[in-house]
Amino acid sequence: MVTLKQLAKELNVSISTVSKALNNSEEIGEETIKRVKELAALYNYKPNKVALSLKQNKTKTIGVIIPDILNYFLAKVLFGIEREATEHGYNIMTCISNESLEKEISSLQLLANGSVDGFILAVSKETQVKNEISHFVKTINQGLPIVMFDRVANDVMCDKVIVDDFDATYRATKNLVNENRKNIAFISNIDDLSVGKLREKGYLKALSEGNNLKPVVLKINNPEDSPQNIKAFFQANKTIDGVISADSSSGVIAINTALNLGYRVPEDISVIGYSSKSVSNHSIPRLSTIRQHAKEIGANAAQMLIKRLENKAGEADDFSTRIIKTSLIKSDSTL
Amino acid sequence: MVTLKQLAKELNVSISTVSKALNNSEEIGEETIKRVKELAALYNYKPNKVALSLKQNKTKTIGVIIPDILNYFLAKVLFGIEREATEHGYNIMTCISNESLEKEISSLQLLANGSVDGFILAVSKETQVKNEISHFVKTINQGLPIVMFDRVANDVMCDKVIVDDFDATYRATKNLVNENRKNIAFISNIDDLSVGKLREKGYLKALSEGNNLKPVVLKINNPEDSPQNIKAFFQANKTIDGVISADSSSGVIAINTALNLGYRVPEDISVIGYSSKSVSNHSIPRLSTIRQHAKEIGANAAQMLIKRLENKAGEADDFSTRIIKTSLIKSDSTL
DNA sequence: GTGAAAGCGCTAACAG
DNA sequence: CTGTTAGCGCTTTCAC
Repeated sequence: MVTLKQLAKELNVSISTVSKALNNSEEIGEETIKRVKELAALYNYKPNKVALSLKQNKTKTIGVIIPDILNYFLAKVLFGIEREATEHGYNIMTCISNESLEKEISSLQLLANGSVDGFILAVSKETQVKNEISHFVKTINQGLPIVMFDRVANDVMCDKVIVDDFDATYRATKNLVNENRKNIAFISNIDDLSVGKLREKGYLKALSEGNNLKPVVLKINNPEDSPQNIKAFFQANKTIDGVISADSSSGVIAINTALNLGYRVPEDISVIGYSSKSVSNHSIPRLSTIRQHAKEIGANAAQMLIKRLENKAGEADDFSTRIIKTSLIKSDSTL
Repeated sequence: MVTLKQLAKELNVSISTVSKALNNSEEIGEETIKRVKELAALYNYKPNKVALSLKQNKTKTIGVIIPDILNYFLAKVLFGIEREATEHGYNIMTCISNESLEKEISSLQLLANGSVDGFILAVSKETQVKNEISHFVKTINQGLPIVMFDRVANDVMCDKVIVDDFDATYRATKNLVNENRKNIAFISNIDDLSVGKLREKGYLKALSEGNNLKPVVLKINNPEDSPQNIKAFFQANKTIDGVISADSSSGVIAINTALNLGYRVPEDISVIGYSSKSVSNHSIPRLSTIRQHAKEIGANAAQMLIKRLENKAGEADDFSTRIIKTSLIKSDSTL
């Protein structure tokens, strides 16, 4: 990499002249500016990012901590973050916490040494189960703002972007109730997560408002066992005529299992899930889904963080929570 | 963040003493080392990463450019890269090229300003179609090594990690031939990619060795149309009794479509695809798959890059290509 | 055993 | 209009 020093030497001017010329300073003569810029272009000069970061005490880099990159929803949020960040001239450093509290802490510490200006993260499963928040608080006290999305720690004072999980599941369940379904089941492999619990609550609320509707709930511990668990569940509860799936795969698996057992979908069983568009293609009929607008969630999180980073004034504790509304997309697995 | 300067001041010693003490220098007295370390621990001192990078002229950061983060295979490779990098004390900066040449170039340039020590990437679709490689060569000439994985540019001299696409598809097809299938189809929505072409070649080779077997190929341009396209394809080719799918979703969609049309799987139609374990759960019977060991691919790529970065000597052009062998996992969609 | 000083690449206040 | 200087945080050589 060419440095200012080298350009200065070759041009027989001082380093600061070169620097100013490249930054279009008023102080420098037109002719000099031209000469400097030409040489810089020739050598493909680019200011050293590290030196700039050191000088200006900010890195224009965002640390992103994702619990699971193989989760389609989380990956899509990352996509949204990356795009928004790039648009604003920020890079992202990605760490994967693997749903582990320890990795989450170490990732936070690893990047809190000047590598990044702030964090965007979704809380790991273990962290939620243990209800641990001190590492977040510590990071914020060090002066590094955090924006949490989807799975948030309520007790941490920071900006947040969440989904209307409760309402969305409530409305989806209502939808099945209105189809006159009498035995609506709830299937989830994310019972440990805050969002999983919210979704279950939405389901329960809708049932409680129905006419003598009883909850039937299947909680799957290991997603790999979903097909077997769901099959056994259907066999043990033969009158199920509706399914709300809280995670990204149980919905299509429920449809395929129902078909396999000889039910007609949606005539005999109606299904709504939280899958993405592409996964909803994995069953015939296509799964009716609750779309979370993951990219928007990511974009909003990035916007909030960048705004905070660039507003020196806004250091106040005026933290806000944005709720990104889901959409219920009815395909062919509902009436 | 606490700095050496602040510690030095508080301890009434010089900055260099503090620095040496923290690095366990022989030069410093035991007593001093102890005092320094205690205060450092108290203030949770961490050396500023940016300053270190500037001083040592390396960032311990790897730039990763992924064409599509929503592709399960690519996301899994990223996972492998992240894990391996973290283990070796490296961070990763992730850019998503979105299959666009322009974004790929800008990502490369953006990070080639001292932000990263080297790159790991899979070539974007547009780049492969246009067969453009100058931006890679330029980056390498700037002194930033590149490791390519999966979709590689053959003409670029660099380390590579690839999958045995040709062989794997050849063997999978042979498998169906040995089941005595007479009309084996090939379905792909990745015809643009180098790996897509290799897979097709493997399929064609296996057929050519069979007894009067004729290729039947469906190329899908827009993955969103897969269900309709595959259905129409089956209806137009009623004697299909075997399917090789080159991408990550056509396999399960083919099974679901076949069932929907009244075929039995695997009795009437046998299917093998390139899906991941979780997607293979999206059909009953489960899809028999060719597993690519994405995490290993990522880990290998990271190892190769880090080795090159840390071997000052190995600047030679002794570039190597590692081939990660796939495994054929027979589930229930084959005999 | 400890400290002063230089330097990584850059910007900016201040001199000239 | 251009140059000198200091300093961001750190390591390291060289004096003391």
